[in-house]
Amino acid sequence: MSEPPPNPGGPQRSAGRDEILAAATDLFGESGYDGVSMSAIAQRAGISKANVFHHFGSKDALYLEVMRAARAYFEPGTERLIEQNQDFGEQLRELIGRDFARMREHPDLARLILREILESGPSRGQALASEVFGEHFAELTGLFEQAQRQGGLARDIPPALIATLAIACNTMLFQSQHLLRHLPGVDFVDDGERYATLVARVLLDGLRDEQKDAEGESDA
Amino acid sequence: MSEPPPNPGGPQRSAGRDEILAAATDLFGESGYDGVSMSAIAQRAGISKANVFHHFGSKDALYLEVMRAARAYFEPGTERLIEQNQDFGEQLRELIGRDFARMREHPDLARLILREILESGPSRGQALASEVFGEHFAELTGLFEQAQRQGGLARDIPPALIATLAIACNTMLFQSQHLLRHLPGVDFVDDGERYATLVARVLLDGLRDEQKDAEGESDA
DNA sequence: ACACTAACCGACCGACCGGTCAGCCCCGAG
DNA sequence: CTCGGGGCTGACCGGTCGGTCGGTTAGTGT
Repeated sequence: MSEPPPNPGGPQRSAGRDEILAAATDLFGESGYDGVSMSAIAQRAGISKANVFHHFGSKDALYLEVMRAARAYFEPGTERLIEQNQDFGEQLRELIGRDFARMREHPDLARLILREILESGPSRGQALASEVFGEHFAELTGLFEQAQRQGGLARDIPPALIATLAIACNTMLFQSQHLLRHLPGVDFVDDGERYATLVARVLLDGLRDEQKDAEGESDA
Repeated sequence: MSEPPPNPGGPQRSAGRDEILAAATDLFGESGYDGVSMSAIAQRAGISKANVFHHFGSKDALYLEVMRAARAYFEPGTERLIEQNQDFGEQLRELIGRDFARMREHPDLARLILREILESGPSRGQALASEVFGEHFAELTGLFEQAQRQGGLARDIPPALIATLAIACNTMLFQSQHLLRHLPGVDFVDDGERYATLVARVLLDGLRDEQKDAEGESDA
């Protein structure tokens, strides 16, 4: 009952490692490790199941390879814009906007990593922290620490908490976008720009009404 | 949905049923839908697998029942404290603190729901929104809307976004606590009180340093 | 005593899982 | 030309999955 690969419109080139990797990334991202069979990956890649085992020794090895690629994609320098002397608020807004846009651009990879975080127990969490996310997180933390030292940022809030919150907002919005979209009053899911602006504004200046809570300063 | 097999139509309760439900809740919470077999549930409940199918027609039906129970647990009035005339900041702090504490108190239930959110596609998301989370979310949104109308809360931020952020911070921290714990500078994971206080403070007053506050930043 | 029924069980089924294996095809080296 | 080896395949394996089946036990109304 095996159908020959019709591959309509697709190039007839030889199916190789990369195609397997791409197919696996798609499927793992959609349905998670347990939700995807090696047969499904092979079928998506247009090759035989045995061939998948030929290139990657086992399902775990393939999954690990996919994760490595995903991590490599999300890792590269995110915070280059910090060096610039622009307003910190603008930096934060752009940082949030970029991160969110990247997630929406590669939803499979994002979900892959999110799932890994959710499903990781105490032991796995430590490995993830030190090997995958540590660098990125430290970079972010350092950024906020620097902003604190330069002034303009409240000093009694741990930089790590700021980084966590910034990531959390993006992650959560992306993660539950299909749910949020149908919730009453939610109209910011599809407008990344507006969302980033609002979140940055909340994080910077808080929710409190400035007009009422007059502490003796005037706004622009 | 039709139920051709011996239909447990009415609310028939038995010790067996409850034990199955408890076992299923534990296991599903730990390992997710695909990660748990009906045999495992039966074994945990101390009965035969066939008996599980006798009480719940299928694995999906059992999972759905577990989800219903989980939802019922997380739903009950969270925002009773709103009526009180205490400071809104204090209300927010307590709300965040309570929600987080409840998550840590029943991690399996929390992970169950979190996973459901993550794994839900566009179609499932709509069902979840309308049937499970809609009520709770609307309650939260209404709370913030009221606070806005009473003054003390910036009016140009959608209440739904505030609700999303409040939930997002808690959810994310809980979800990735095992990872965060090992990240540099993270010392607020295990101290729910301190965490809630800090987050409420950020949400209310923002990150900006009040002493400096002025928008004219100077390069050093 | 009987009939009826829900709760419960051991054994079993087909489907599918991850993984293996012997061998085919193709191509470059000798 | 032969030869060998890697990409690739269909057939197959043991095991587990969700789910079914025939039958037993316990309780209850008559």
